[in-house]
Amino acid sequence: MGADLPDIDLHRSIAARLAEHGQHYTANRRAVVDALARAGAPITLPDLLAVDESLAQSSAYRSLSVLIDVGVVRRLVHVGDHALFELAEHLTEHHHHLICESCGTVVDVTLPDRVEAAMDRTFDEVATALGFAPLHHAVDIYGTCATCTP
Amino acid sequence: MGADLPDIDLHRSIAARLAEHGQHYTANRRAVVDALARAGAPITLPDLLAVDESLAQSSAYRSLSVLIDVGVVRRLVHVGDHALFELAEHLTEHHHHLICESCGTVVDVTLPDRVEAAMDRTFDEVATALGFAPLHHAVDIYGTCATCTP
DNA sequence: GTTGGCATGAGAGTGATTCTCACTCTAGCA
DNA sequence: TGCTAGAGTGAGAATCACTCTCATGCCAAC
Repeated sequence: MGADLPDIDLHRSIAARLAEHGQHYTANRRAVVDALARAGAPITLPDLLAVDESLAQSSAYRSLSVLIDVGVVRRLVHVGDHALFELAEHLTEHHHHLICESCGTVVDVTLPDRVEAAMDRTFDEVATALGFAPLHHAVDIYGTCATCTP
Repeated sequence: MGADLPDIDLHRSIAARLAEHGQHYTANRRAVVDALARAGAPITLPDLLAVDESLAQSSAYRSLSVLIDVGVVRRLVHVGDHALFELAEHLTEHHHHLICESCGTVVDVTLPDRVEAAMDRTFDEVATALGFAPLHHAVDIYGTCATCTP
């Protein structure tokens, strides 16, 4: 995914979201979004800078933090010393992560609706029983990817 | 949990695990394990040092890294600037995490066996389809805890 | 063209974590 | 008991991902 997305809609939707929060969709923020969309999977900040060499580190971090604040980007902190960044789910689709314990690669994966619904019901029950108001969930499946399996 | 555990077994099991890897179960490592067991939930390093004030920061970090290497301790990096540490599942029981997005509190939660089995089956299918050999999974349920809900 | 306000980016600063190194402890041996 | 080798310890220095600062750039509205 990523390259095949209706990019116009993507950018329009993000611009609207930023506007709601009194923020502008500047060239720098757009470049960050473009890089994330082009990657099509969670990537680190060094990777992001490699995808678009015109980005400055400090500005990339700042743009990401603005985009995270308005809910356009999600920050993952599973593994390794760098955080991973990806576009938020409302811009892509609800998905989870397959993480290679050997090389750290992260791949998106979607589960059948039936399973998601069942999980949601269960999570609601157990969370409520413990006094939590559940909002969303994340599933990480750890294993070994194809290239790391001998 | 924690205080009610059969501590003797816990320590014997950890000593054995360390021995397998050519490591000793030293007083410092035991103190770290004790602090984690006493906490009964994932805690940060500063919390660990607060639980047992005789621990030195650098030694605590090193002991944790040894314990993580041999699979006795697990490191979580959900939220905030400090990592969270907890005893590995084979010493406690298979569980997941309920995370308060407001205050960062993390609480253990177990799911019904039926649900775990169903998830395992699904995860196996989708992971295998993408060339992954799945080993284990983690579910994080994000929401608001009782004290943060108005 | 000027003014005000936000965005940018280079570099300094911050802080969690890791590394270094001198010291201590322990096991094994005679 | 004394000796030695090796591993463990802890105080402080070093590292490095990330954030903050501040001088400059850009743009919209008069």
